[in-house]
Amino acid sequence: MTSTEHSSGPVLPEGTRPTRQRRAVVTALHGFEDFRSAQDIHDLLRRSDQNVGLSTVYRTLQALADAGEVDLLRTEDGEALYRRCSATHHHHLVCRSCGRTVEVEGPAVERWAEAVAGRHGFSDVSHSLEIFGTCPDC
Amino acid sequence: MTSTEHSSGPVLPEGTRPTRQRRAVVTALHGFEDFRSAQDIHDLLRRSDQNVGLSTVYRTLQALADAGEVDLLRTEDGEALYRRCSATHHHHLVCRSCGRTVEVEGPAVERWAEAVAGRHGFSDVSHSLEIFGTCPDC
DNA sequence: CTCCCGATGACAATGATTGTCATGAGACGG
DNA sequence: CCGTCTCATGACAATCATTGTCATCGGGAG
Repeated sequence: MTSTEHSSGPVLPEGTRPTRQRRAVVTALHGFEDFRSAQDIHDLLRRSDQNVGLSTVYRTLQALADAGEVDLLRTEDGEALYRRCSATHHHHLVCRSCGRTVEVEGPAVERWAEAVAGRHGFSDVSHSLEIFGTCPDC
Repeated sequence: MTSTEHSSGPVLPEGTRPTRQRRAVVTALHGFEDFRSAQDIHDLLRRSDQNVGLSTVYRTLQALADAGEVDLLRTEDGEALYRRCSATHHHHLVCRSCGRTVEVEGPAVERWAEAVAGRHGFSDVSHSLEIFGTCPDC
């Protein structure tokens, strides 16, 4: 999809109640550009007097990730990090030292992954792709 | 494939002592094709009467991964999996339920990643790409 | 307004991974 | 072969992100 509007940010998934807590998490996601852990976001909320239980933060972030409303990536030591993202499917170019992140798209890669998986009879295909490097400022 | 010999398998990193335990881990890595967790490998050794402490298994696998002697990947829920790997750069198509793994190559993807990174001024580029799906047998 | 059912949160539980530290065993000079 | 020095080991505890539990809460349909 080549739509031009993709900066509305994360939205609560359908069929869920727009509670104070979920709104708070969604709002918090607008406060930063880089990837943060669930615990970071929990602290963030706590500091801005938004009291949201840690479990709820985890549940909300998972729901958002499942709905494709936020990006989820794993650090090298397996910790889950979240970040608001544009609506289209994309990957990330991440700076190893400063964490700066650039969203990149690669329709050809998507097709390639699908094709490779299909060729081997795999179904229900997903993929993860991150590019790491050192950004010009570092 | 530019190299015909790539089955020598993992080798103990330089500067480490070739102890019975480390040799056992390295040998165990030859016993399977798919990705296994450190705990799986620990069980494997235990069943073949090779008693190696769990900490040692973890330490050895980490050392091997650091030295590039084994592939390390993270499942979608963050668990670390290890596997001996061929010498050439490649990616993996992994079955979500049985763990069956197919090594795949994608020269085009490599070039794409390099190009994208370069376009944004990033240097010292690496990338991670895994494809997940359900294999025909599952 | 009331009731129902999903949502919440304090807390416990899980589970992979890492730290600790006393003991064990390679390597090497003598 | 022997002592010794140092790194490696392993049983165990500790950590820490994440998930489960369950009594309670509150959104919103009727």
